[in-house]
Amino acid sequence: MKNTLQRTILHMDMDAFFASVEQAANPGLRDRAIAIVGAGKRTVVTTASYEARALGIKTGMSRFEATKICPQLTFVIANNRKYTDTSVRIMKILEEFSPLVEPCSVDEAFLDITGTEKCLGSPEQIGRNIKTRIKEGTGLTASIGIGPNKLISKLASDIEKPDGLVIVKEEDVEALLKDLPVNELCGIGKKTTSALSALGIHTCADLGTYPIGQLRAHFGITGEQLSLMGRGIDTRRVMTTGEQEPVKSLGHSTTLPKDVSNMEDLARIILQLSEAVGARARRYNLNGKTITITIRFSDFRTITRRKTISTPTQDSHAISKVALALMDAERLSQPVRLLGVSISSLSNSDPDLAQHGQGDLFQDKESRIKTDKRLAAMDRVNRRYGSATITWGTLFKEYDDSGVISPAWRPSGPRKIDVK
DNA sequence: TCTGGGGTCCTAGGACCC
DNA sequence: TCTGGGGTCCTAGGACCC
Repeated sequence: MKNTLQRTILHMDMDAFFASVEQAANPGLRDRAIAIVGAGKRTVVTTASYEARALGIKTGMSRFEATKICPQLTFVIANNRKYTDTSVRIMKILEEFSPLVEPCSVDEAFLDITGTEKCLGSPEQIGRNIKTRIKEGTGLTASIGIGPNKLISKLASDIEKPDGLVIVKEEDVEALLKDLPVNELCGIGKKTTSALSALGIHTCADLGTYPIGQLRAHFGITGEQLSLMGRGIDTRRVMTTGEQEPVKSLGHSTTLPKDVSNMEDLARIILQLSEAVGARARRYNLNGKTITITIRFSDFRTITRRKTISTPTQDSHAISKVALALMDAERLSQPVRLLGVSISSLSNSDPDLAQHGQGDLFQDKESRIKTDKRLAAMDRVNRRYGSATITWGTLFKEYDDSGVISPAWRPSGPRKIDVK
């Protein structure tokens, strides 16, 4: 039935990407337990090599915790440029195999390879060829899953990791899902897993056969989605960068080297974050109507405060003005651990520019504007909090992007965040 | 001397309008 | 002479992903 809708989707997932890049570049790190971390003090493991994983090191662990578990662990400070350059090369390789490539993070992509048999061979052959080309081009291994949709191909790429190649045919989906724990599905996390568990739902088969009305009663719209997932149904298309929905929000946040109570210091950070957000908005010609600040306190309690303004803006000064007002309105009863500024309800006057990241061409003009805005922002905060609060020396010192690049980085478009 | 940073989507309540 | 009610915008928080 519905043969015309039958598709073949391939999911490519690099193995321990950041760690593997480092090991490939530095033979001294090969076969060793290494963890990629940021340069700052309060950093976490972004990627652990397979050797480190075998010793219990996991993504998200603090450096402190990782050292406790594994004193011999080698920490490598992230070299973002290396990872993004490698990512771009990998995505180019994928484009040799299908025009329909959807990069979904710095090290993952979906390919629609439907109907490629005639020129490129069977799905299995394509999978092998992609792995070979990536290995030749970068020295790295990738795991590949192939299935009738995104959900199943993503699942499949995880089955034989690292260096895996797993093909799941439509007729094998049911058997694959039968005893599979629900948390293996992309989109079902910790909370949903325990909520499902409370209903006696543990496997995908449990989920797929559970009365949909009851799922809807418990989870709302998500309940219907969950039911489909339990049955391995997923109708999402593979969308190239150009076809993707425009970006919906854009922001920066930073965990401070140590908790801060001083309002002048916090104001300075807000300014720096606002400038970073404004600069990126201008580069991609996006204007935001809603400005949100995030404050995480020393006890990890996190609040957001937002304000919608009448005229969408990409002006750092305008963004910082609203952000500072939002922060001022809060009674900060505890020291602050993290600050963030973001804009949303985005609009843009030139869709082509925003979509395809051609704003990079305007860098010269950009830096001129940047200087003006910096001056204006400095003036403003100095007026507000007393003169000499901010000087050229102090502005842009604390917020220096010393962290690890977000895995959500994209090769093009507004999510392409500058790296050094 | 615990616990990053970039996002998306959903929910729920209140204001406001007709 | 208690409780209309749908639609839209706004705010805050939380789950989840890489």
